Amino acid sequence: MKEIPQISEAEYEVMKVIWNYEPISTPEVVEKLSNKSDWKPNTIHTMLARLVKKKALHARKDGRVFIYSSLVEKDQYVEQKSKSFLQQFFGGTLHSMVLNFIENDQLSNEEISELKKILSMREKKEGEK
Amino acid sequence: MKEIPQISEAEYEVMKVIWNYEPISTPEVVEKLSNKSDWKPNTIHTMLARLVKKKALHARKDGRVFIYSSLVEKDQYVEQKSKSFLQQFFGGTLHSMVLNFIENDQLSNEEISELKKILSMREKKEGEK
DNA sequence: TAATAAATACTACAGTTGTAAAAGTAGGAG
DNA sequence: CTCCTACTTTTACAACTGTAGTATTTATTA
Repeated sequence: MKEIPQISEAEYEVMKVIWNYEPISTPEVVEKLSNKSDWKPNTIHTMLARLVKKKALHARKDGRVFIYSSLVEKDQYVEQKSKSFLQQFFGGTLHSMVLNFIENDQLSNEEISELKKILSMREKKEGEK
Repeated sequence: MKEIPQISEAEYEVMKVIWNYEPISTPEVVEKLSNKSDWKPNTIHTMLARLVKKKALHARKDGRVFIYSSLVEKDQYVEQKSKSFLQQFFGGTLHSMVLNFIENDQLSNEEISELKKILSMREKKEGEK
C-alpha cells in the first residue's frame, strides 16, 4: 500500500477544492477559497506549495499559471483518517462510536432512522450479489 | 459552555491513563505508560507538565510527588473531537460516515449486525422512557 | 551529616502548522 | 521597448508537537 501524505486541516480545505474542480489553476483555487474563508492569497499559495512538496498534489505549468491535480484520492484519505480517528478514540470500531453517541444522547431521532435506513439498504444490496 | 483545551495525540495517551486511574502520581503514570509505549520518563513528564499548563490536568503536591487528576471529562473531550471530525470529513453527521463506510465496503458483517443490534437496543430503551 | 537516589524543573531542538509579507519575474498594455 | 500587474518564489515567525537531555532539589540511607 502506498504512503499517503499527511495533510493538515487547513491544507485539507484546499484539497477539497482541488478534488471538486481539478484540474484547476492557482487563481481559480484562490478565488474559490476566498469566498469560503478569510485566507489571504499568499496563505493559499503556501498551502498549495506545501501540498505539492508533500506530493499530495501535482502541479504543471500552463503558460504563466500552475494547474493542479490531486495525487491522493479523497476516499482513500478519508478512509485513512477515519481509521486512525476510530483507533484513537473508539478502539478502532465504528460500532463503538455509534454506541457512544447513543449512550451520550448525541443522536436525534432523524439521525437514528437515517442510520437504520442505511443499514437496511446495505442488506438489500448484499442480497443482490 | 466551557473551553476545552486542545490535547495532542501523545498527550491524549497520557490522559487515558489519568482517566483510568486518577488520582494518580507521576511515578505511577510513568510506569503505566512505560509498558504501553517507548517513551522515556522525561517525555512523559513533559506531557504531564504541558497538560497541567493547558489546564487539562490538576496537579497537587503530596509529599515529594505530584498527584494528578483530570480537569476535562473524557466523554466531553471525545464528543468534541468526534464532532469536529465529523464536521471536517462528513459534513457533520454520523450517518454520512456510516454510509461512506458501507459504500466503500469497510464494514464486515459482524460490524453491521453489531450496529443493528445497537440501534435496536436504543429503540427499546427509548420505549422505556 | 553527607552521599545517593528519585523527582521535579528547566532547556533544547527540529518538524509541522497557520498565517502571511516581501521580493522577483514574465507577459500584456501602452 | 518599457512599465505595470498578476503570478510565483523566498522568507518569516510564533505556537504546538514529539522527543528528550541536563540541572536542581529533596528525601532517604549509610
